[in-house]
Amino acid sequence: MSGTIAELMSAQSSTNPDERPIRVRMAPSPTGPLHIGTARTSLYNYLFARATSGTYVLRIEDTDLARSTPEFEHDILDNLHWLGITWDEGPQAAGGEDIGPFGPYRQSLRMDRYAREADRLLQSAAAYHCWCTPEELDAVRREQEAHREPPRYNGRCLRLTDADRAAFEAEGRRPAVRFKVPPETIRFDDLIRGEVEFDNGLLGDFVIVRANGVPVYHFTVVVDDEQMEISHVIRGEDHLSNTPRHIALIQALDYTVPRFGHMPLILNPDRSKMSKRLLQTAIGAYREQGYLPEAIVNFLAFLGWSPGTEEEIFSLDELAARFEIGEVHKAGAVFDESRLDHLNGVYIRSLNDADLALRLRPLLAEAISDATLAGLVPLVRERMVRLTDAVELTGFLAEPDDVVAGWWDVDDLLPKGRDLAEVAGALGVARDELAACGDWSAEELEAAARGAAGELGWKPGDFFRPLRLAVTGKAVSPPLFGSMVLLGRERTLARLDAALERLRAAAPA
RNA sequence: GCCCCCAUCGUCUAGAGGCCUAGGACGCCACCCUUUCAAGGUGGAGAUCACCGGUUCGAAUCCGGUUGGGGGCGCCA
Repeated sequence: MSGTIAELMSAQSSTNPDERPIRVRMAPSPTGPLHIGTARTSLYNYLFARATSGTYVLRIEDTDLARSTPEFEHDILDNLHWLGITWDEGPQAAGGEDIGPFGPYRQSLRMDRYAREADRLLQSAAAYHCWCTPEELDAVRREQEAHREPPRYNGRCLRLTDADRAAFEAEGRRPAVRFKVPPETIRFDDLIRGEVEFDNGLLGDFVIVRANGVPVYHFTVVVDDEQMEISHVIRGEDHLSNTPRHIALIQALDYTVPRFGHMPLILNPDRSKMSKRLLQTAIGAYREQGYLPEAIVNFLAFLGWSPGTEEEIFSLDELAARFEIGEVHKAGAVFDESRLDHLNGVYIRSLNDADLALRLRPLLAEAISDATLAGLVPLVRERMVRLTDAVELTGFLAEPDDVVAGWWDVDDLLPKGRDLAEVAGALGVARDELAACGDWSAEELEAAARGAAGELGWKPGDFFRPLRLAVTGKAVSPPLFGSMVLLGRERTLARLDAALERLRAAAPA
């Protein structure tokens, strides 16, 4: 049954057409900070590269000179590193040197290549000069829309005479270069979507080099992917419809067609394409708010992929070991912030004391010493969704006594059914019992407070309420006695005394 | 308007013809634990698998259509 073997071989070769080594790339554009969507595309490419022992290339797509900035480039590379995503070729740091044999990895430094390849197309008449102005194109487009026709280039400059061309040149117009799209059916086998078919006869000829000489994205990707020997192009679904024009370009240039894989989009809660309007999209913003890179990676990985089991906590390494491009979903996935929050909490709780202290340190006031921080960690760990939650939780330690006292009102001290005098009495007893403790430890303080509550016939919860307010300034706080230990004997008693004074002043004589 | 893609609880998902009276997780509700809040534990509500037709002894799973949603149609990337 040689047919079976032949089928098997053709199936394999369709996965990896010419046995080229696997090389993937991410190609961010430094026209904004690292976006959630770019981060996920980068992650999937990274996972694919690691799962297949391929090479991962980073290329900076900075042909939009006006909007690209070094700051954005820095944000992108820095946050990618922060997420734990590394690459084998390309600039390792913003403005830093490239690594790898296919450089430069920055499109602004590759202009001569684009010009050369555009000339080849011009020479073979696969492309032509176009003198239409943006205004003229706009007018045509509006006309087409009015007639309910698909908006596409009308091919005017394809039919120009030499005299026309000379006239435009005489006017001082500079031509753009337009690719003449062959009217063919383009078919390809998408890694994620399977067979996809487009009719390029429906496409208008598109610009590949602007009148100012700067090449356009559709052209630069194709040239760069060929010259960097990219074997698999994994990108967002928004590029699916662009793929047939890329393939047409690849064929006209006599390049090798890579395998394509189009990932589902990340969606707003209303299921439209993720946007800054409805969602926070900058990775840096999540970082600043105290999301852990581990949680973001885990969350992003599951937005459009699942290992097929019920496990859901995975490190980057574990993801790389499990990842399978064919398992990636086709449907878009809504970005659910409450799920990210949950995962972040899980990761925070999994951190050991030293690690959590290290991550909290830069967020907390200097008034909180390293020793205090060490004691704080076990008290706050289970109470945080984001690292920045620790700021609120530890405010009672960072702020001076009078500020903390300003956080509450005398009325807040009263548990249900107790009046001012009762509370003043109870607080007084508690203060004295605590002061009498020989050892200022959470265990001893708790025993003393519970003893006092019992003797007075108070429920512990009610009894602790005014204490908590007086010491931490809030009705909700980390565990009370641990908090007292960290505050220290002196400051705790001072706050209790101050509270007593306020109570007595407010109580009717 | 044209082209393309998609469709399981509110959300992320499991499911590749019988194991599904559709499983897990987030969120929500209740209870337990408890010094507050969390965390943790237990339980609950929540999906006629978009709809309609096929194929089949049998369909969430295969096929066709419909509807709905999304993406693309730039001298943006």
